[in-house]
Amino acid sequence: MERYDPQAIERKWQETWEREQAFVVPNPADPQAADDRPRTYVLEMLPYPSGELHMGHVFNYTLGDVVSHVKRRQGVIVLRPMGYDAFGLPAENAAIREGGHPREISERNIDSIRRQMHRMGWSIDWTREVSTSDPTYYRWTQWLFLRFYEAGLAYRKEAPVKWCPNDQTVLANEQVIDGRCERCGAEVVAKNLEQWFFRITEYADRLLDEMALLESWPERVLTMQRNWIGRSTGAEVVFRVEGTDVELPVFTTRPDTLFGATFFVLAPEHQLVGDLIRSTDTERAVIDYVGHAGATTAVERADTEREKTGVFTGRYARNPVNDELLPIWVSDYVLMEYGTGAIMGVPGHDARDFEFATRFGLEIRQVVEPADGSPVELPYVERTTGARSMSSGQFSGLETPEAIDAIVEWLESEGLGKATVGYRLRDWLLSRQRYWGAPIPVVHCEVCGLVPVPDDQLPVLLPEVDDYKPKGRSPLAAAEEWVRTTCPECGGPARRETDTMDTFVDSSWYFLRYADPRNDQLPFDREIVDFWLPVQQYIGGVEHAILHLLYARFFTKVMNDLGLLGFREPFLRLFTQGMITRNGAKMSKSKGNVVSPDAMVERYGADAMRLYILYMGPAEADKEWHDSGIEGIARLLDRLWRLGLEVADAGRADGDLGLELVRTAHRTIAKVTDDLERRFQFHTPIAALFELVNDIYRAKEESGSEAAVRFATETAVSLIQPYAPHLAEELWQRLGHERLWQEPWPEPDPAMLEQASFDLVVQVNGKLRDRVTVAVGLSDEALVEHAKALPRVASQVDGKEIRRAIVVPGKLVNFVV
RNA sequence: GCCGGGGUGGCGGAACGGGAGACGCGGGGGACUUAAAAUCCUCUGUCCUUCGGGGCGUGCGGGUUCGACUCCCGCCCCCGGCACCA
Repeated sequence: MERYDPQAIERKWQETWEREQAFVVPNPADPQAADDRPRTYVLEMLPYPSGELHMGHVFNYTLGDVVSHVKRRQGVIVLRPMGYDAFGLPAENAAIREGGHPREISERNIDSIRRQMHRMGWSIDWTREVSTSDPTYYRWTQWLFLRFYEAGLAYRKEAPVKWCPNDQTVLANEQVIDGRCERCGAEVVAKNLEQWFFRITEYADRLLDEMALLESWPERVLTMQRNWIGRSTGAEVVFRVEGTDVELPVFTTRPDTLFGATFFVLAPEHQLVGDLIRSTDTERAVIDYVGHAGATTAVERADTEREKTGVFTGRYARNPVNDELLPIWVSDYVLMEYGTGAIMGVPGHDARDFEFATRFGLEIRQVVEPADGSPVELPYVERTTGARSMSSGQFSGLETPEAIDAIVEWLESEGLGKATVGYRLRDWLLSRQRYWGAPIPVVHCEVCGLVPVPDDQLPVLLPEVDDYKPKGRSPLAAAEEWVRTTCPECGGPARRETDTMDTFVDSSWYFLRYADPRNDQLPFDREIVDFWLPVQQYIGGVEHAILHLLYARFFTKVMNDLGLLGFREPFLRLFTQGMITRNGAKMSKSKGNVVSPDAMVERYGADAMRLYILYMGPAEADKEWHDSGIEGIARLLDRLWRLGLEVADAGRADGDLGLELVRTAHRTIAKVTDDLERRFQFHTPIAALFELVNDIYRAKEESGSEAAVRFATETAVSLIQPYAPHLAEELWQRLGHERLWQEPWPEPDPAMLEQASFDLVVQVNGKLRDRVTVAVGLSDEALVEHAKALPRVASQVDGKEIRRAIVVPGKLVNFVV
C-alpha cells in the first residue's frame, strides 16, 4: 500500500489553494449594497518577524485556522488576513550587532517567516498582507498621529519619565515591569525629559465602562485592564498650612475618616516642601531627607517591607472638619505620581499611616467601629456597611458608605473639597529615541514652534544613517540634512522631530488596514472598515492583555470620536491562548529549551504538528511540551490514511446504512461541532476523532457493512479537515470527490442520534451498582422493574425497605433504601 | 493586602448536577518476524478478595441534594495581575 507522505501531499495542496485563490475574499464594490451572506472577521495577533516561527505562533494561527475553516464551510465569508509588526528593537539591535540595515534584516526575516507560515498550510488571504515598517503603511500611522495631534490627544511636555539605560530610550509605563525594562530587564531610571504623549487618561472611564460592549473576553484580561486603569473614587479635601495662605489639597478614598487624621504628609518631591521650610530650624534636616529620598531607586522605594522613614517640617496644617492642627511631615511613602502628592495621616484606619505613626510616636485615633459595636484592633480598615463612624461629630453613627456620601456633600457645601476620581493609568508616552520606527511627523520652527507636517508631505521617510547605535538621543538626529528643513507654515528654517513612535502605535490600528490594505488616499475607507469590523474573534497571547489590547481599544475609541469609523470596541470576542512551556519554562533561546516547529513539520508534516499542538490540552491553559506526544497523532493520521485508501479501493459501496457505526459517525459530527462552536474547545474534538477512527477499525474487523465504513470514513475525513487540511483534501479527492474546503460542514441527522436502546445505570443510595441494556421509551415503572431484577441490586437492597426510587428517563434509576 | 484563574492516575487531560479517569502519552504482557522496526491484540487509580465481587478515591473541612469533580460556606496550596495608589 502507498505510504502516507505528508511532505508531498502538503506541497500539492498548498499549491492548489494558491492557484485556486481558495481563501481570498475580495472587498465588495459597494459595501452598502453588498449581499447579506453572513460574514465574519477572524483575526490573530500579528507576529513580530524574527527569523523563526515559534510554537506560540503555531498554536495561535492554528487555532484561528480551525475556526476559519469551520465557519467557511458553514457558508460564512471569512476575512482572515496576516501581516508583520516589523518595526522595533530586535531588528535594530541585530543591525548594530551584525551590521546591515534594519530594513534588510526585517525583510529577510519576513521572507523567512512567510515561507514557514505557508508551510503550515494556514488558510489566509495573502492578498491583504501588510508590514508596519513599509512606508505605505507608516504613512498612515503618521497621518493618524496628526489627527490625534489636531484633536489635542497627542501632546509634548516635560515630565518625569522612565528611561532604560540599556536600550537608551524612554519607555511607556506599560513597558516597565517591577521597575525594569520589559524588553531587556535593565532597571529603569527616572529622568525629566520633554516627550510625546497620547492622552489615554482622557479615555480612562470609557475604557472601563465600555467593557460592557464586549461580547466575550476572558475575565482575567478584563481584571488586568481594570487593575491597570485603577479607578478609585473619593474626594479632594483642601488643608491650609497654619500661618500662611498655602493650600494643600489631598486625595482620599476615605473622607469619612477625616476626623481621625492626626498628621499630614508630603511626598519628598512635592514642590511646596522648599517654601514651607525656607529659613526655619528644620530646613537642614528636611533638605537632607529629600536628598536622601531622591537617591533611593524606584525599586527600593516600592519595597513595602522597608521601615518607614520621614522628617517633621515644623509646620502644621489645619484639618477643615474640626480645625485641629496636624503636624506636617515629609516621607517617601507618599508618592508624587498618585493623587496630589500629599495625604492626611489616619493611622487608626490605614495600615501605612498606622506604621508611620507607630514609628514616630504620633497619636492613633479610632473614628470607625464595627457596625455591631464590637471592639476591634487598630488599624481597622473595613469600609463596607459592616462599619460605622464614631467620634465624628454630626456623622457619627452612619455606616461607612453613607458617611462617605454625607461628608463629601458637606465638604462641597462648605467649599472645603469635592468628589473626585483618581486613576493609576498615566498618559501613553509614545516617543522613542531609536531608529527603527515611524518618524513623528512634526517640525520645530524657531518662529512658529511645533508645526505638523502637512498631509500631502507624508510619509516622512526614515533618513538613511550609518550608525543605529542609541546614544541617548535619536539616531535620526545624525542625519543632519534630513533634520534641517523648512517650516511648512512660515517657510523659515526648521528642524525635524527626530524621535520615532513606539511600535505599539503601529499595532494599534493594523486590524483596520487589513480591511482596505492598498488604499493610497486614506488609512482605510470608512464604509469598508464598517463592513468588516469589529473583529468577531480575536486570538492571541495573554501577554498582550494590557499593552496592545488597551492601546488598540483606545485608538478605536478616538477614531470613532473623529468619525473615522463606526464602532467603539475593535474586538468583540477575545480568546487568549496559553503558553507552551518546556521543562517548566517558556521556550527561549537563552534557556535552550526551544522546540522548532520547522523540525517537527519536516519529520511529521504540518498536519501532525497542527493536530498535536491543539491536542495537548485546553487552548486557554499553559501546556508543557512533550516530544513523544506527537507520536499518537502521527499514528492517527496514518490509520486514517490507510483506512481512506482501503475504502477508496473498495469503490462505491451500496447497502444498508442503519448500523451502529453510522450512528457513531453522526454522534461524532454533533460532538465535534458543539465543542468547536459552542464551547470553543479544540482538543476534545480530536479525542472524538480518535474514537471514531478506532470504532471504524473495530467495525471493519467485525465485518460491518462497507457502506457504513465508507460513510464513517468520509465523515472522519470531513471532520478532521479544519485540523489537517492537507491530508483531508487528499483523501477526499481519492474517495472520488472534489474540494473539501468548499464542502458544507456536516450536520448530524437527528434520527441517527436517537438510540434504540441504552445502558440504564442503576444506583443504590447514589452508588453505582449495576447497569442493564434496555429499550428506549419504557415507562418509569418498567425501568424500576428491570433495575430491581438485577442480582447485584437485589443483594444490596436485600431485606431493606426501598423508600424511594428516582428515575431519570433514558439515564438511570436510583433506589433509596 | 485587593482582584482574577486553578488544584482529578506515572504524565497531558475527559466528565456541560447522574457511569470518575474518555482520548492520548508512558509502562506491563502477548501476536506477527530469523531479528528489529512498523502494525495488531490485551492489561494499566488504589487496597482487599473465596475471583462472584467489595472498600477507598477528584487539595482539606462542612453544607445543599435521591445523587456533588461539578453548586454553596470556611480553609490550604499553586499561577497571573495590581500594590506604600492614600
